[in-house]
Amino acid sequence: MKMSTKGRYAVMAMIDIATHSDGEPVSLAEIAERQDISQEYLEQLFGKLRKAKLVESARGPGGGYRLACDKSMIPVAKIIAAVDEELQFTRCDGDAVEGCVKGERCNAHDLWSSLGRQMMAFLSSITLEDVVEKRNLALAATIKQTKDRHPEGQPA
Amino acid sequence: MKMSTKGRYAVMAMIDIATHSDGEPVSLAEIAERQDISQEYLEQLFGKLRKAKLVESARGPGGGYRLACDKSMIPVAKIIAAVDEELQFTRCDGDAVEGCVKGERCNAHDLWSSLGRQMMAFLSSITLEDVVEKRNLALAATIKQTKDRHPEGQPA
DNA sequence: CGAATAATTGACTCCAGCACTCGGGTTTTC
DNA sequence: GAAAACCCGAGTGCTGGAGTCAATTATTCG
Repeated sequence: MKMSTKGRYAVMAMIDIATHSDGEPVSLAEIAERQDISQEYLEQLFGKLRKAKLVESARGPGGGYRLACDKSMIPVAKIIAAVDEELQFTRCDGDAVEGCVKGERCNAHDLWSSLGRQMMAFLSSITLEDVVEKRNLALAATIKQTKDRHPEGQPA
Repeated sequence: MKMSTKGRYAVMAMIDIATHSDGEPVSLAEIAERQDISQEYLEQLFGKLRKAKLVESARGPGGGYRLACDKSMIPVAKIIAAVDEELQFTRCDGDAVEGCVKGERCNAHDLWSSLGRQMMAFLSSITLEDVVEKRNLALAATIKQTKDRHPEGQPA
């Protein structure tokens, strides 16, 4: 269970822009330097970010990228979705039953589907601004816990 | 962002056992048949599940596996952790700063870390019993939403 | 104008790790 | 002692992620 670097890098780059935006566009070279990501790789990612209308480009000297809208309007989920092929974990996610067993819904279907919704809700609730300001991140473990089962027993 | 089949299969198999347990151990052949997973692959997974003390084995004819403790005591998180190399998404997860930029905490560190905790909280709060009984899965999107920002605008 | 700067595009390579298979064991029951 | 199961370590194919490269177009500035 892991996230691709594409998603990670894209978010880092967007944060970078949001942080260093003083009206002027930010060039990929700057971002590459600050975030320690190869510029060529960034080019790939920003192609997608632009198509997703999350950034606007300005060519020529002094050019670069700037956010297409205010950072408070950009949920992290959109950044990741723009860049990452599949945000879903399992084929069980949507309505599709293809990934399931023998054409039927597998016994864990609801679990995965629920997990997917859970994550989407989280990533959608957090905007770029939140991350920059480091707000709303702490509320994390606020899910209604179902109680204190599984008492952390048996050590290896 | 995706989960490996290892984790998925392991959960499916555990559900299978929990569902068909009438005291007698359940053989891998049965599980393989019902869940449509190759028996050889299952053997691999159950090796790990056994080491993690989640199942007990019985050898010889009539043998198989049974849950090491009651299904209400087994959170899904443990099953996945037992079988999956890395449950973490990013190297930013724990305290380690290795994955971050130039030896410092990257600008998105708190985000990933928070996301990780979020998921762990979810998967830890749901037991095998819950999944079998299809309980507590619906409560998913119960995180405190930070409000109704990002108004779903711009269509592709 | 022309040179420098930067985005834009697309094709291409490399390789780790996943998903599985295979072939042998060993233990237990009947 | 034969069959039914678990047990275990190697080995394999290949997809997709991660990153590179080269060539092009657009823009600005002197």
